[in-house]
Formats: sequence, structure tokens, C-alpha cells
Amino acid sequence: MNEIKKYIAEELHKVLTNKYNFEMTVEEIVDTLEKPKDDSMGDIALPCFKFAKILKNSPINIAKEISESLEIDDRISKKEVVGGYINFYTNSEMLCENILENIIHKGNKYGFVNIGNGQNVTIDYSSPNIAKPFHLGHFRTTIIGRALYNLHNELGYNSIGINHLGDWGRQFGLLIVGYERFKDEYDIEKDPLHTLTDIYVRINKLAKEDESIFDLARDNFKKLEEGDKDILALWQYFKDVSMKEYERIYKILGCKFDSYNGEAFYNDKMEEVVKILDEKGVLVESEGAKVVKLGENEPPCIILKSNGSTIYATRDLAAVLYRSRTYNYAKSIYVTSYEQIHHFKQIFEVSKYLVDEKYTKKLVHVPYGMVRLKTGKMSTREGTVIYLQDLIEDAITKSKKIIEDKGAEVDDIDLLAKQIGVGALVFNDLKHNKIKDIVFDLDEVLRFDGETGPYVQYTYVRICSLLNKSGIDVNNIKKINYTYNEDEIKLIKLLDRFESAIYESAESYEPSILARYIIDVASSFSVFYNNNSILVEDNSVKEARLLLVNSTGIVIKKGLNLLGIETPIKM
RNA sequence: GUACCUAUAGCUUAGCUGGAUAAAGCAUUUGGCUACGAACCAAAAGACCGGGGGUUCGAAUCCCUCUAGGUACACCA
Repeated sequence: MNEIKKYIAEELHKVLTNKYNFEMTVEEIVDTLEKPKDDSMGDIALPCFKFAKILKNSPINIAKEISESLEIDDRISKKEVVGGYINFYTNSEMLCENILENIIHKGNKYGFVNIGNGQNVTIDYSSPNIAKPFHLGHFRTTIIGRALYNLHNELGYNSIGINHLGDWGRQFGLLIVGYERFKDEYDIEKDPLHTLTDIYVRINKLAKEDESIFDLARDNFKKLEEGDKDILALWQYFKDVSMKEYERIYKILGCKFDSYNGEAFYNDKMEEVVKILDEKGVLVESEGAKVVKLGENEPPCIILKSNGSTIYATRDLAAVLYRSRTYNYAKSIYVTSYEQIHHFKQIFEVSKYLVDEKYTKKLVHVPYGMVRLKTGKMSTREGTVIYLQDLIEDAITKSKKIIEDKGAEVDDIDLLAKQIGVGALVFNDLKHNKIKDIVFDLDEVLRFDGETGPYVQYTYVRICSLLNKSGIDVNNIKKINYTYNEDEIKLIKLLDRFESAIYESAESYEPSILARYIIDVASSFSVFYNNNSILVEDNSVKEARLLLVNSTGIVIKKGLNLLGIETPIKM
């Protein structure tokens, strides 16, 4: 479609230049061309309103004049002036054939566009704080981050997933105090993360009454920083049991990371940051702390606290420095909730003193909305936190029940229940604009009808079933003469937009664009499927339609996989 | 107090680089399985696009302002 658009723009360019002496580049005309609201109004439209003022004529007359002077070949079957628009109807027979041939030819490579040339893109996502269980809040960064990871690979970049673990900070000092005091009262191995959280909450409460506990905690963290063997071993233990739990969840979700370098990793790399900032003369003292001043009325970015120790901003700056050197990134993406917008604004600002402009320009913060409950914010203290493992279990249980009710015959019902249940959760999260807050509603999340993950998976299953029952190897179908009908043309044109859906989704860091596109494809396929029989038709019709079915399958499978959703072939 | 984000049908949302009649899903009412999988499809009904100004031939979309909700703003991460 893009080629045709360009062709029309070129022809329009000739008319505009020769007839009106109107200065407008071909690219500008391409941008002006739009898609009509309704398919019945053609495929490409030129609104003529903006010419009206300059040419001192009515848009309708201009549209007529341009249209009459325009000479176009048989790639366009019809052109029509409606209101102030010229509507172009593409020769759908030619177009459809080209689109389907392209998809079948590329197979599961369809959708790949090499923009990145193998350059590295780092994506910092998930990044839980160890010794705490995964809850709903971590789900979004994990799912959005993973989608961006896949999308950038699809654009020819080399994605590097970084799990910037929250494995450092004075809370570990406090946790160690609690652990040593209470460990005998718990069976930690049974459920390490919840137990450690309990211990942490308990010691925290106690510390508020007894100042000396904070002193012990500070002491522990100091020892940790200095590499005290016993303390370090405890910290490592917390980290190990945490990682074991996280890996279990990541495995269910299908997430992988290329690096787990978290905050602790930067422990010995912050000195250099301080040194560079100091040498550049931007590190100044303020209220006892060492800070970098930003704007006039902006609060400064704290680099060293008044007691001389580092802070999370220091670690994030060390990470920018490290990543620019290690990965020479073309983009460096951070996926966190919008609570951290201000923080990253500061980090990006200060990093100008640390790394070359080509790196600071490519720092991207991707903020997303928060998950809240109907009753308000999640709170550990009030016991209103929803843990991811519970939610996943609910989703799997429910999908298993539905599978059983429907009497599906599948080999591994547990695997299928996982694919569908988790797919529903992930899709539900990704189909909305990421910036909006989500009010968590278990019934809504576990809905399987309408615009949901299971709906799209179900569409894919029907496609597989058709291809399977046809007994024809689709790859052996030769070119066929067939005139596609309305349902088919609509679907084919939609399939043609796959690459641009991927591109827009990645470039705007908005997986929902791809998610909504996949819904459109599935919905359009369902209409076609309901209105047209396939397997009982004569060979030529059957083969033509199977080509379309197969192409749709390629797009849906690839699309869902990019979002991190599995595609079962039976359900 | 300052800055940023959000507001579209009963509910959940899409559309936001301005363009033709504001588009879906859920819920409601109705129709379609002796056709390839009904987790589907079709139809009906449902919207002063938060309020008010402005810019424009044209505004859900851009600007101003007000309202409501959220978030952040110095040693937590």
C-alpha cells in the first residue's frame, strides 16, 4: 500500500507543480494523503482544503480540477471526488495478490523490518527488590518491558534485557537484624519471600519503638558495603532464595534477561561517577550533601548524602556510564511506573556530565500507569497486596475449568490452561495505553470473551484446525486466479499493515498498538470465516482462501508471540 | 504551593502529528450451530468526547482557563 501511496503522491506532485506551480515535496504529499474513514470511500484520500486558501478556489473545485488533470495507471481502479476529497480506489485484485505473495514468501519472517542494523538497545525492566514477593505492580514493567524487547529485535536491533535488581540499600541491614532475631520462629524454606517480608515488616515496626535497632541496621549495611563475610553470606542467601522465586515466575511468563546486574553490581562503580562530576566542577555542597544543581527552582540531584554514602541516583548514574561503555547503545530504555518520571528526568540531566551527547540523547524513560484496587492503593500493611503468583494461579485455574467445560480434547491440559490463563493476563495488560492507571478487577482480568487474549488465541486455533483439515500443503499452492470478495479484501489489507503496526508500536513504546492491531486482524478473520465456507469449495476457491487463512495465521502467531503470548494449536 | 499525567456510551476502552456520519468490547434486547471449532458472528439500543472560552474553512484532537482524580517535588528505592 505504501508503494501505491508514493506513486499517487508522485503523480499529484506533477499536477501540483505543472498546473498550479504549487511547492510541495512528494514526501509532504504522502503525509497529506490519508485513509478514508470508511472502506467504501476508497483506500487513499487527498483532502484539498489546505489548497483552497492559497489557490483561492473552493476545495471542491480544486479536487475536481486536480482529479481531471491526474493521469494514473491501472494500479488505481477508480478515483472519485467527494466533498473536498479525492478518493482513490486501488486495484484490489493486484494489490491482494501482491500482499499475500509477500506474506507467504516471507513466512514467519513477515513483519521484520531492518531499521536497527544490529545496534544494541538496552531495556531495563522488571527489576524487583529482592526479599520481596512479586506483586501486581511488578507485572506491568515485566510485561511491557518484554514486549519492547521483542519489538526492538523485530526492528533489527539487538535487544539487551537488563534486570536491574534492587539488591542493595540499607533495608538489607534492617532485614538482617530481623532475620537474626526471628529466624527460628519461621520455616523460611517453605515460602522464603513472604516469610522474609513478614520479618521485615515486624522488625520495621519494632525499630520505630527502639532506635537502637536502626543503629544495628546501619551497622549491618556498612559491613555489607565493606564486604564483611558473614553479612555478605546472609545477603547472598536472601538474593538466592529471591532469585529462585523470580525465576519460577519468569519461566511461567516466558521472560528472559541478558543481565541481572542490579544495584549491588554498581557498588564499586560509583566512585568514578563522583570523581567525574567533581572534576567537572558540578558537584557542590548543599545542606551537607553533595549535589548537582539542575534548574533555577528545581530541586538538585543528590549524589552523596550528608553522611557521605551513595544513593540510588548515584547507582543509576553509574549504570548509564557502564551501559554506554559496555553496550554502546543506540537506545537505552527504562520501564518503570510514572512515579519515577522526576527521578529519571534528573538522572538523564546529570548524565550529560558523564557520557557523550549521543548517549544522553538516546535515554528513554517509558512510564506506565499504576495498578490500584477498588479500595485504593495496594498496601502491605493492610494486607491488600495482590501477589502475582496468586493471580496467575487464579487465571490458570479458571482457564482449566473452562477448557474442561468445553470438553476440549488436548494432550496436556495443564500446559494449555497455563497458556490461556497467562495469555489472558498479559493481553489484558497490554491492550490498554500504558500511561493509564488500571483499577484491578479480577473478574475483568479473567474475562475470556470479546477483546481478550483467549479470543485471539481461539481465532488462531481455528486457523490451525482449518489448515490441518484441508489436507493441502499450503506452501505448494501455485499462483491462482481468484477475485477476492469484500470480507477477504478487508482482511488482506489489514494483514498488509502488520509491519507498520510493529514499527509504530516499538517507536512509540506502546505495545497496545500491536495488541489492538491483532484484535482487528482476529475480528476481521472471524467475519470472513463466518461468511465464507472454505473446505467444501472447489479447488481454486479453496486454495485461494487457504492462502489467506495461512497468511492470517502467520500474522496472528507472530503478533501474539511478540507480545509474549503463546499460541496453542488446539484448545 | 509548583510541575507532570488522566477525563470519550451504564462499565472498560480506541481514536489525540486537526479532516468526511466519534470506533470497539462488556452488560441489555434479539437472531444465527445436521457449514470448516458458537471462547464465534450479526442486529438493535446506547455519547452536549469533564465545564467554559479561543485559534481554524474545519477541534475529541491545538492554545488558555476552571473542575475532578492521580503522581512527583533533598538525603527511601
